[in-house]
Amino acid sequence: MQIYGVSNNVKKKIYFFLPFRYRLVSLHMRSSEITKAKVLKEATALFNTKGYKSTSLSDITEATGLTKGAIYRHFESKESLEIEAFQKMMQAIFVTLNERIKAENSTKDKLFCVLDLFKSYVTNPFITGGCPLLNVAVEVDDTNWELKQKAQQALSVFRDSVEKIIINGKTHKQVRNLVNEKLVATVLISTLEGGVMMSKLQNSNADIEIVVNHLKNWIVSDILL
Amino acid sequence: MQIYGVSNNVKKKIYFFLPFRYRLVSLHMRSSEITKAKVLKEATALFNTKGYKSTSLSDITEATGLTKGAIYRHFESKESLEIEAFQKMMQAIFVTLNERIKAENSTKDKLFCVLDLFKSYVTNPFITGGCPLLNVAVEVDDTNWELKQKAQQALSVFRDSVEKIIINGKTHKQVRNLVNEKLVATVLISTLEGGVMMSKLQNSNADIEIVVNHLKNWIVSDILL
DNA sequence: ATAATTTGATACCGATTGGTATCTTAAAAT
DNA sequence: ATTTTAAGATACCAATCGGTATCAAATTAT
Repeated sequence: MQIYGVSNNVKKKIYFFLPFRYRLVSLHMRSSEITKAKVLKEATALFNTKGYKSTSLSDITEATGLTKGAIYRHFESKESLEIEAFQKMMQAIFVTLNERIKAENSTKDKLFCVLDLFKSYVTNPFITGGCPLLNVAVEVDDTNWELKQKAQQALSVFRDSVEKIIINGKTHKQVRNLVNEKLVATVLISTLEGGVMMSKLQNSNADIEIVVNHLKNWIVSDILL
Repeated sequence: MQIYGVSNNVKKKIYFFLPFRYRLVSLHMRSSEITKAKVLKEATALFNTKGYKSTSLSDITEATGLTKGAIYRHFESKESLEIEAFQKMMQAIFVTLNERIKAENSTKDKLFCVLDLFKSYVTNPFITGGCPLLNVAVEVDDTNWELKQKAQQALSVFRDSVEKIIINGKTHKQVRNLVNEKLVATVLISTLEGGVMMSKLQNSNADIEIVVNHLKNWIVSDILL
């Protein structure tokens, strides 16, 4: 009856033949958690490419090989699945971005991490469909209140990250004192989001690369000491 | 049978009591043209706020007071209505933008027209829902091939307008010769679109104003002679 | 004024939407 | 190994989706 390959007798067989590191992943995860993760993964990709409203539950059942019954066991509604998927995407992005920022020492390299993240939306899409924040911000209206709220929060996190880099840069004498961190954050993010939009529309890396290069020059010549 | 108020006996009454200038509008327009214009107007507003896919035909019938039969008399499909509505919006925008650009003499003021247009998407929305190009660019994927194509063309028109201003500025010794017009166009448009996105998400004019001010400073200090 | 044509309302179509109740089966706890 | 619990497949639901055939009424042409 169960179609999903890891849930019945087949599971043990797979365990037996798979390398240890893969077994680890499955062993500490209960099978229901595997299912939920799979739904989130596929839904995430679909929402970010087709759009949230335009992705139907049958799109998700098709992509996961699961049935509606299985999905509604883990998510109380399509809306809550949308929200969880968006949150999961943004959290993953923020975690890796923070890691990269912390790994760099100079203000310049920290800021460049942010630029490279947006560039990677287009050039090296670890997530298909471009920037999840941009996609949600444009799709959402006042009828999707909760999702809009989450997008607002995500934008704040982005902005705060950039502002924090600038402020720290000032205390470490790497950023000019006259620089307005809020302005820098706003200009950086808006330019990058616009660049992602243009590149995605044109199916080309050209625009995001132009934009990132320009911002790097701007940072070096107008922001840094 | 006809509900739409200008189509039956009521029409004559309205004509009789309305000032001449309003009669003119109705007189040179056939009633079917009035209907089609009404559908386009309402559909335009709905598409640009709720999204194209998320706007149903019943949303449009509700907004217009017409029936599906009436709508499908003028548009062969919902998709073609989407395309016509988008084209109509963009054409209106380009016409007014060109008028304003032509009305200005200096390169600076011509460029500022572009900035003010994007600012007006948020601060003085002659069209509700933000920038139609941004909205379509983000919503559309490869399944909406024709609409995507139209959005690509619209972006090209925007880009060409800006580049033309820069090139003319060079010949009139108002723009530095080293300035790369393609870069300027790309950076301006991406920053403005991102600013519109951020302001719309935050329900605030702050971001677009920061962005426009910054771009004005950039133009004055780095682009113009 | 009459005839020809266009317009738009009505009533329908099959397909698909998000969502749910049920029941078997698989996993977890004992 | 057996019981208990939870997961997931099936089959359904009403509502809505885009789209169409039909026909009366309104507009246009004569």
